[in-house]
Amino acid sequence: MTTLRDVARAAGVSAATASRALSAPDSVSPAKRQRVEDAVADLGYQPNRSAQALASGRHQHFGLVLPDLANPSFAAIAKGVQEGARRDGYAVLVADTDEDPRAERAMVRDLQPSVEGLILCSPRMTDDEIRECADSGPVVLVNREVDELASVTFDSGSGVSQALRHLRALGHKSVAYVGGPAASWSDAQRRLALADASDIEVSDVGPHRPLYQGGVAAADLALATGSTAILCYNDLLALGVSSRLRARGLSIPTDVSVVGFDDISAATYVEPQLTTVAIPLTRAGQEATSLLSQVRAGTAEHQQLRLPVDLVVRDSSGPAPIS
Amino acid sequence: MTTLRDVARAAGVSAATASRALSAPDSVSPAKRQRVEDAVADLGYQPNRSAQALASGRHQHFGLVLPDLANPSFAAIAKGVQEGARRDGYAVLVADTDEDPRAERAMVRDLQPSVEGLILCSPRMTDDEIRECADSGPVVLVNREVDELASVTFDSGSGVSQALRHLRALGHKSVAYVGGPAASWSDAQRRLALADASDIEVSDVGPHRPLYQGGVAAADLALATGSTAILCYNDLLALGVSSRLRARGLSIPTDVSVVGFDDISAATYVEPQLTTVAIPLTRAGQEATSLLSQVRAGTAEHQQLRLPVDLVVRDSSGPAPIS
DNA sequence: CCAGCGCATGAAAGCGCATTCATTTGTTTC
DNA sequence: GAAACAAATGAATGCGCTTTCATGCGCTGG
Repeated sequence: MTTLRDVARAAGVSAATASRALSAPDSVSPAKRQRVEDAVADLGYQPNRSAQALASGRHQHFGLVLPDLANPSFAAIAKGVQEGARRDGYAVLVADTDEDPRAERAMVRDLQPSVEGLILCSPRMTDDEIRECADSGPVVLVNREVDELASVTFDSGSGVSQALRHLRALGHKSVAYVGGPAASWSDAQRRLALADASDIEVSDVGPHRPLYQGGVAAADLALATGSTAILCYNDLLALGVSSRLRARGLSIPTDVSVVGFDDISAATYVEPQLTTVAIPLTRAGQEATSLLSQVRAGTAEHQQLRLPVDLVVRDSSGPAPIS
Repeated sequence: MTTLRDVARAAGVSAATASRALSAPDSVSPAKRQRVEDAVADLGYQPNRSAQALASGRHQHFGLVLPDLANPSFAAIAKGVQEGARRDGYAVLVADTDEDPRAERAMVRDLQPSVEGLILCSPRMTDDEIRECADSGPVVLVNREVDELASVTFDSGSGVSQALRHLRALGHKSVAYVGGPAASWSDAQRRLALADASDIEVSDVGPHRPLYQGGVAAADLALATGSTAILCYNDLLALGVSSRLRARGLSIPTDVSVVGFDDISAATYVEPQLTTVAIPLTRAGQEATSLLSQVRAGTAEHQQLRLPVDLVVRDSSGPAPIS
């Protein structure tokens, strides 16, 4: 293993100069800088990250904690984080909690000492737990707001009202809401927005795992409310709902309209294609990394970014049936 | 920040003993071990990973390089790697190459110095490049074989022949193969197996990006071959093919049978549900981490694990149309 | 009863790098 | 032309930990 000393010796300079030539090129004379660069190339020198980290206190690692990598929504966010981090010269440590709040807390604890900052994606922890996490290192939240903490969220309120206005315009007078995980902040946000709805009756079908199977299970409950439209916490649920409804012989959107949230790619694979509130998942991941950099730098301590969302009308929503 | 010295002082022992109490408890007297543990708890001591890594040469990090996190097949593998690594006490650095072989090589180079081992998932690099990577650190391949290197793969041959036998039994005499990325090893494997098929005619529709849109594009080509069945490199392609075919007014499986590979969850979201060769993706991720541990330990230097696959018959395959 | 052994322990030596500090060299100003 | 200053450099220090190495201790066995 070749070390910086080897490089320095080969270049005929001190280790200090070699170090500077690599990390702050402008502070070294062009001639020596060149010699160092040549030596690096010759010897195939690779800096030892651990040593860099120890000496400088920076290891160029971000941590990302999310509930489920196999969930396309989170995968999209992870991809964005990935891209953003790479752009800023960071590597990303990923931890999948499997939707378990306890595992979440543990993983944060594990990860925190070995990263410069943490991105908590849709954390299921309590606000207090999250504040604890934020006390022991820079933290950015995605899809969750806790006061005083930096976060990237989506304008759920607007999403809900866009969806509702759309359904209302189609003549629907009642809508069932198929909720997501009980511990989900964004689910709470959506419920809040739903409570504001005045010109349409809303029935709540309760919390569900944000997965296809959850939707299959929720469909019958939603139908039993007598609503002519079903709004779902996310697309996976909406897909499950649609599927079950069709299996029961109903036609979508003729008998029932279904609207999802997220706009994952599977929303267009299915028949009928899903009307859904599109959420800039990947962008959120990117924004989260920039925010994290800023939080580390001390600027933008508790900036709360709220990204816009847009209803994408496809084939799963249509005029209310004439009753 | 509390250091090991602080702990040692609080416990009334030397730093060496404190270190041993934590990393090799059996080599320390029970009394002192207890004092150290108490001190750790009291002070909320968190070891500095960088320092541990530098001193010991082990940083407890694995690297995972894959083509696309947003692709559910890779996400499933990532999830498995995640689980396996966690079980072994490792954290995972994830890098998404966006299907770009050049980025892949660069990311490997970046990652390698800061991890104890690398898992290369479906690498698009050449064999020689992969061998280079393996020269500079422990490497395990997933979904790719390179001689002498440890790998976890799937029995594509069996998968293809199961699919073919199934189609043959349904009376199909010709099948079109919609291929995956040109640089994909598993695609090559499937082609090899297809070449062996004697009792059914195979037309090759060429390489495609392993995504839904690729399938949409490939559908017309596949249909033009006059085949009554279409076998796809993966489910995403199969989904795209189905969708396009149905849009063109064909009925699946009445007019054409479609079979995929992987068994991602979306395969069951769609109508008709996809017949596909199920591949133990998540398990492969887990196996890869254990293999990596073994490679590091020197045992199982170049073990090549080949996981079994199983045809899952659903609704997208049926009897050949009577012509 | 003492040589000899093993075990628990502490002192100390780095791991490879970044960074501070003092020094030298080259440049500017009056 | 000398004084004052800036830029470039190297020696040395230490980041927090693991790991030899040497020491002292309580044992066992002859």
